[in-house]
Amino acid sequence: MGTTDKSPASDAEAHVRRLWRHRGAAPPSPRRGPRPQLALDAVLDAAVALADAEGLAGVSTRAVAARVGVSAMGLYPYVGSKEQLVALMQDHASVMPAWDDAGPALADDVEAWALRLFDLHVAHPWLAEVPWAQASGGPQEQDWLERLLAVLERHGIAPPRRAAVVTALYATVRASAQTAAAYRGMADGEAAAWRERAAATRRLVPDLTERYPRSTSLPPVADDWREAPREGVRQTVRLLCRGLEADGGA
Amino acid sequence: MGTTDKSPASDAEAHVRRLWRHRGAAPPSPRRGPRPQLALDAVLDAAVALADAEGLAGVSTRAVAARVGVSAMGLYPYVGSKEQLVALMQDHASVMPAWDDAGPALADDVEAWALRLFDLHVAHPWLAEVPWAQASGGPQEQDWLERLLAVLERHGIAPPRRAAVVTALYATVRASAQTAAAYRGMADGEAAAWRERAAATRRLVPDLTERYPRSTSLPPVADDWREAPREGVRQTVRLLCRGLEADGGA
DNA sequence: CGAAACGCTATACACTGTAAGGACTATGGG
DNA sequence: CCCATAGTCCTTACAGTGTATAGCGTTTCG
Repeated sequence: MGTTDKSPASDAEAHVRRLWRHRGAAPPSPRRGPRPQLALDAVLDAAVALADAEGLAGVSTRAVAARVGVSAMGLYPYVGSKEQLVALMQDHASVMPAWDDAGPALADDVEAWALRLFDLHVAHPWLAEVPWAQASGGPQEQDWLERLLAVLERHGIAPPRRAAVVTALYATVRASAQTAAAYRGMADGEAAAWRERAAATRRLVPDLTERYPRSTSLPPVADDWREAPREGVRQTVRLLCRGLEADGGA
Repeated sequence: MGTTDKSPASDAEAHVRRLWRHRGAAPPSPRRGPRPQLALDAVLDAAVALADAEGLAGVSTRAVAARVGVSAMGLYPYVGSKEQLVALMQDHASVMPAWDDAGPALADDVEAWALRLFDLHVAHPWLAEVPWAQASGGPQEQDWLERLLAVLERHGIAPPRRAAVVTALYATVRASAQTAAAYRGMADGEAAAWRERAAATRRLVPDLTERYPRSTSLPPVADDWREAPREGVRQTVRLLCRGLEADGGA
């Protein structure tokens, strides 16, 4: 019987082997047939570069195939499918840098983690485009999570209280990174369209400022707007940590 | 000269008119040509029902056109474009329910807001699929924001401290709703694929539990997992509010 | 040395959003 | 009143997507 069937089981297994190929899992393809003319890391480099430049929408199988000098279908032995490709891209782009913490204050350690994750998402804005639910499940993602859990543990946060903090932190970092990316793209015509809509709304809805006094009078993007999302992450971290320290263990 | 050009300005204007059609903005199309055989609200009802059933990916122009008994292109006079269609859908599905707050505790009022927004996102899981940055800009969205800001104001949270809380709350609610939706879809074959991947990872990466002791020993989804995301939202709200009350005004 | 498994290409299919052009219809200005 | 105009709605068509399939050529195993 053929050992290379396309059963969902072996498909999932091949994907996991590729994901964890640098952490002790052997990549698939038991030596047979012609030598692969590409390396998976090269493919992912190309795909990530493409996503950095044009967003996730610019990553089509044909586009990255062309970039590595291969026809569209030639990619499939390397990445399995489009969905698995973006999972591999996520992991490939999510390498966790090294830094010291073990400081006395919880807030400082959490802030260090959060700001580094934020910077990663700003460097690769498409990371926040891929839905929260379908995380890659790869090693780098696991590194980040484990690191945060270690910080919480070291500062004596009880296990049942950790989940909420983890969710809040990931969610806030991702959302802030997305607005930062939106700010960054404000030079394009995209900004003009946005301003156009805002102006039209004010023009066409007469009682807008009376009906929404608070939301329409929000600071209309101050001078330091480029740094605002990053600063927002810092504030949220401090808020959360202050909340954690406010009660002993409820 | 023709007044109905496709200039970006009038395109944006038509879109805003449609978005705010129930709040004093006149919808486009000054009486000319044959009477429209559809109502925009009917179109949006169909589109929202489709998204509820099959997710945002199931919403194609042809699919919703077929559902309202019209050819694919027949939709365009009503919705403008696909992007504008999903903006209209967002707003159409985001009607804010009525409830009383004005309680003495900040946490209770914020929790009421957050849980209602959470329930909305659980009822329409695709709401969390549409990227954070491209909010609809519609009236219902504005309602939600204004309401939260009113709560914060009434409890004396200073304006510069509001932005971070707002971001954290929206982000957490959306993320929690997405995991809730993922749990909900756990009966399908999607769950089997997920379990398959997890099993493969444990099998193929030998030192997984030693390398990631904390993240691999997380509670493997307890009995009350259906309610876990909602409970997580409540915990996060209390955490944030405790943090807000812990300092007078830093 | 076959033969089976693989890398890679080319072709093809179903599906997407929407541009283009035509048939028909109600309305505004003359 | 009449007709140009601005609408709705149709069919057709195009560029682009992910990927199934078939074939060719190459490498390694039995």
